[in-house]
Amino acid sequence: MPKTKQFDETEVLLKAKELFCEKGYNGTSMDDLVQATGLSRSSIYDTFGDKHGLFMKSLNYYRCSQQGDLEKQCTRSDSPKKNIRAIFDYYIKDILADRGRKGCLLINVSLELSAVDKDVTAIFQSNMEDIEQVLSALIKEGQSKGEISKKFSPKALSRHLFNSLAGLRVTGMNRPDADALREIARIALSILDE
Amino acid sequence: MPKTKQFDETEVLLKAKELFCEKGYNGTSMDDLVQATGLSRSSIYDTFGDKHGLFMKSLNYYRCSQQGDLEKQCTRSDSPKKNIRAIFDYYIKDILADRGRKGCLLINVSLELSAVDKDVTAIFQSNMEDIEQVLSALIKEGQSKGEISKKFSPKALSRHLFNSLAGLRVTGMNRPDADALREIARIALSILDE
DNA sequence: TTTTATTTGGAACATTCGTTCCAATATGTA
DNA sequence: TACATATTGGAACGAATGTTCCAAATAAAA
Repeated sequence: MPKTKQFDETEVLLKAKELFCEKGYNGTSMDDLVQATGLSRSSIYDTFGDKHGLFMKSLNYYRCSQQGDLEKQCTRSDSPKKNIRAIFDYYIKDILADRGRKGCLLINVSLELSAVDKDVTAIFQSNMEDIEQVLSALIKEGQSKGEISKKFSPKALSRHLFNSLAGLRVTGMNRPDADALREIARIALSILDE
Repeated sequence: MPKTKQFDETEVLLKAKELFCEKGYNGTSMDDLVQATGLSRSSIYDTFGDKHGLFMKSLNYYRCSQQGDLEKQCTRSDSPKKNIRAIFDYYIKDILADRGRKGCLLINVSLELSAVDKDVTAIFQSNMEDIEQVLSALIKEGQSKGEISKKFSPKALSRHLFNSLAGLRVTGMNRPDADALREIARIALSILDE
């Protein structure tokens, strides 16, 4: 009996994510969102509740797709170390492809809002832990295979690698220089050798 | 003849910096600034032009004081390597002292505005270059003294270290765990050892 | 004390903000 | 085709935004 939704919710979340990424949460107006998504205020409010609801949903969507992309890099090779390198390559590729300098939504809004929005902080933290977990598993495997140095614990190394990835976002957004980013990654990863 | 200014411009810039840091550029209203600084709209507009003018001035002020703090750490010891460690210790202390999770104004607003405000990007870039320069000089000196490995160039190492510092801000704001941050620093700095 | 230049407080401005509301529209079923 | 139901577009809301303006207050110089 009912009229069905005329739009794809996922597409809307993607558009919203791009806007929030480019202009920040407070810099993005409901009018921007209406224009970019092409649908009306009513539809947005009816579907997502309010601006913050739409924001959180697009943030969660982004987080999941990022996590998916990450895990895809873990199966590229039998070598854990090569897979870690693949993760770094993927991130750098992503940063360099971002010509509009929009950056990573998770990092952007975590810095914009961490003092005032605990929901955002919580999502960032769990995302950070997930990534560190993935890295830690790869490191543990690499250490037992003997291709990664046992000088530091998997946990410590995974934290260092996540830290480097986060740094690359910040650095890369402000200086999108392929050679510089690759060299930073090479040095950060050289810890795994020996 | 004229009535003299009734307030200290530096104090106002400091207050403004704290607000912009906590709530971001777009999240900070002129009303917030009026309340926090205690002076009137007229005085602010007369002294700084407009919101963006006040913002840029407080950003520049912050950048200079940060640069000063950094250089102070470079003279603590005769050992370049120890001075680099001092820089990292200083940064981590700063991050842990930041209970309100306000973060670093330069990083925060560079991520919030880099897609829309080229002035901010320019300041961040020159700040990044300055810091890398300081680090590079210390590394070069350390290498010639034989206390820092020559495996990587000073430029590459300085970029890696800056990248780690930037990462620490992001990581530390979301997980202000002293042990975790210190261990990340220890690993990032272990590159300098043979 | 008087003069003079400047700052100051607060009212007022037009815009934009997020949100609400309702009539009109459009769809799947009977 | 006609009914029932959910979506849709757009007007409208009050509150908050950045900014302007001017009269009143103030401090240094005469």
